[in-house]
Amino acid sequence: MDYYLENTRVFKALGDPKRAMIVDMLSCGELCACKILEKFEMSQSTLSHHMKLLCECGLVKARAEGKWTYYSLDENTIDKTKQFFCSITSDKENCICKNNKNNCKECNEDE
Amino acid sequence: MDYYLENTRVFKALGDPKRAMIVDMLSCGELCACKILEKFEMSQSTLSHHMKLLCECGLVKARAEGKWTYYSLDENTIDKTKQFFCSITSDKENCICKNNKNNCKECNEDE
DNA sequence: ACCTCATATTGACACTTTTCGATTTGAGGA
DNA sequence: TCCTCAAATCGAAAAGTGTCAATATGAGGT
Repeated sequence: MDYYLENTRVFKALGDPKRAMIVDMLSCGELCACKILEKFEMSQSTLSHHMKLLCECGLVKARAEGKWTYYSLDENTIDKTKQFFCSITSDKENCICKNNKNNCKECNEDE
Repeated sequence: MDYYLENTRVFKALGDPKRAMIVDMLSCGELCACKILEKFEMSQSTLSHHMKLLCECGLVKARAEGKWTYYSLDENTIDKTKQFFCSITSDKENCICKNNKNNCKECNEDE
């Protein structure tokens, strides 16, 4: 159950369209909060709250530099989450994620 | 934005650990509601509510047969969601989902 | 026609989430 | 030291979610 709880936190974070858009923006590289804010009609405190959620689930990393905070995706969490998604949606006895019959890189790498 | 809204509905549904467990159970094959209920400490009405959410986002299909309702995963939605997840977490200018440099089946099939 | 069983719906409650404006923190420049 | 600016935190309001007991629906068997 803890296994599910930990992984579903990422899905919960991605369950909001605005947060999914933020992740999409970050997928092309690190951005500071103010650059993200420019793209949305949302108050600064609301964005800060969304970024906190994205960081807490492990999907996003924050890096402080002077007055600014730069955000970027955490590839490790992304890989883990892809694997989790593949796992819960694939047959366990004849699992495409285990017997290598498919060629999904994400499902097969890392343990 | 509608693009994000539609796809994030699936993540929202998977954002609950119990619903993720239900999906995991269904990945090994079709099950009727009573079989799912056996595995959880949850009232019948609560399960019914969770199944409704899973169906509404397209992840699960319901099939009525006599008194029973059988649930199964919708592979189409699963594929679409994997693709969406790959898309929002990959660099768009040099995207692993577009230039086929990786071998993720899910990312490359379907348009 | 009636009863039973599986499932869905309703209504209610506590809890969580989203959002904002206001305030605080903390770094850098004048 | 003081001001400014970026970001975080606080407090509050509104909306949404998870849960249950009770009730409704609807199929099959007697």
